[in-house]
Amino acid sequence: MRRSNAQLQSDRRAAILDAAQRCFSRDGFHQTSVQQLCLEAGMSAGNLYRYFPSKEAIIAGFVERNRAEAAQDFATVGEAASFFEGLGAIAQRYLIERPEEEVGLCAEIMAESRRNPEIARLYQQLERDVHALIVDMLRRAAERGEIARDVDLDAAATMLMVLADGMSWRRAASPGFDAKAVLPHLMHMVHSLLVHPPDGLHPPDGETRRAETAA
Amino acid sequence: MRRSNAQLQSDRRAAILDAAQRCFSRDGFHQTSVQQLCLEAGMSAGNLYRYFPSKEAIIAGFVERNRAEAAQDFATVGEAASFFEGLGAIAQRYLIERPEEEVGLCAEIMAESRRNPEIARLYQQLERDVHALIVDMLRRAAERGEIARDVDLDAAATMLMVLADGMSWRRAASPGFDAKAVLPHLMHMVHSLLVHPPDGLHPPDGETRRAETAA
DNA sequence: GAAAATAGAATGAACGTTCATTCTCTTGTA
DNA sequence: TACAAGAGAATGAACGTTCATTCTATTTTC
Repeated sequence: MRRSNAQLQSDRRAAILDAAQRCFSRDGFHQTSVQQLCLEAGMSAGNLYRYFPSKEAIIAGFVERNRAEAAQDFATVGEAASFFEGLGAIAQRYLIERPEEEVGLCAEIMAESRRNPEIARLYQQLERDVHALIVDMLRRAAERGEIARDVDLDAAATMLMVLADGMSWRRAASPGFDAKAVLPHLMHMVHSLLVHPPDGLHPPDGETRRAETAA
Repeated sequence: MRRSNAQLQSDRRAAILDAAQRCFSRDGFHQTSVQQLCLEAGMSAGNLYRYFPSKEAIIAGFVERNRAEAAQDFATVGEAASFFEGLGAIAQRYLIERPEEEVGLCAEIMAESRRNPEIARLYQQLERDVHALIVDMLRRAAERGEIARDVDLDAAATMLMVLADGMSWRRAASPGFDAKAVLPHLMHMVHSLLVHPPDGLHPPDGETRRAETAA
């Protein structure tokens, strides 16, 4: 008697997600029809529904896959020799080298999470995970003296995520954006955030120090 | 013979855009049906089509309205006494006080511009306009000596937009995000970007200067 | 009373999903 | 080894619904 093949199931699910990534990133979730998706995946509609209970479940499938990948990336890349070296590698990987398609899909997920509660739940969990990973990374760096000891770890991690989001969006939305060119400026800002952080919570002494120091 | 009432036309268009803003921000472009839109606007479908030739034209209508508003905001707020004061006011206005609904709509527009060529065209024009306004603002500040004279105006303006995008997205996507709390950190980074910019284009001297200075 | 303004039913295409059916493989039995 | 039984894998047409848009009739306003 024939038995259910677990490997095949998993392969098919992955293949569907791959096809969906191409479709969704190109056309968006709600403008991609299930028929288009089937065409891209080389599979009939009926069969596709054997692997995912609904179109929405495919969307949710991404967020979970992305989470697994992000966690692994941080774990491996975070093992660099020095903190800023590791950070640079992550930046290179996530802000420069990540393919257009993934950036687009990420944009799509974020937009979707604003209105779909299930996606929102998954996406926010991913965010919390990434935030925790960054805080850990910063804590280790602070303990080793590579960044200031009085850095507000939580706020700093949030700022790094703000920067990453901003870079992603610029890449996704404006074709002329040269991520590589602005990266040094970004790293400069990050450096000042982590190595020379603002004292306490009051804003930096904007008016007193003037531009004479540079030039 | 009765003549078409231009004022009424303009009012109706504005009312439709207002209703659409609520709908689109809540449900997204493609999950908002024309019927829902009519309900929200208190208007029949047939009548709505007298004011916009298609649903897509309504989406496009936003980007143009936003552009007009952004330009005006920059023009008026940019007239502050000092540069950092003006920048703070813009940040307060755009990153903290902007209503959730507008942030959501902006997210929607950005996502849509990735795949709809007409929206992309309009959105990228808006971006270029804003970029030019920021560069002007920075140039005036550099001339007055409020920021370093050797700042790469173009890259700095781009970085400010990256930061703004990042903040907007964090607001839109994660409900626990406290924009007000991270703003001082952001301003600190901006200060270092503009007042103590990186020398030339090589990355900051990450490893040499250590955290001993702070603590 | 004529045209602008509005309403609401009508239209056909496209959607996500289901279902009866067929194909393909594994396995128990002779 | 040969083969039929049986179940997983896959198909693609069909379903009811919803969509953006158009058409026709009615009301309002000058």
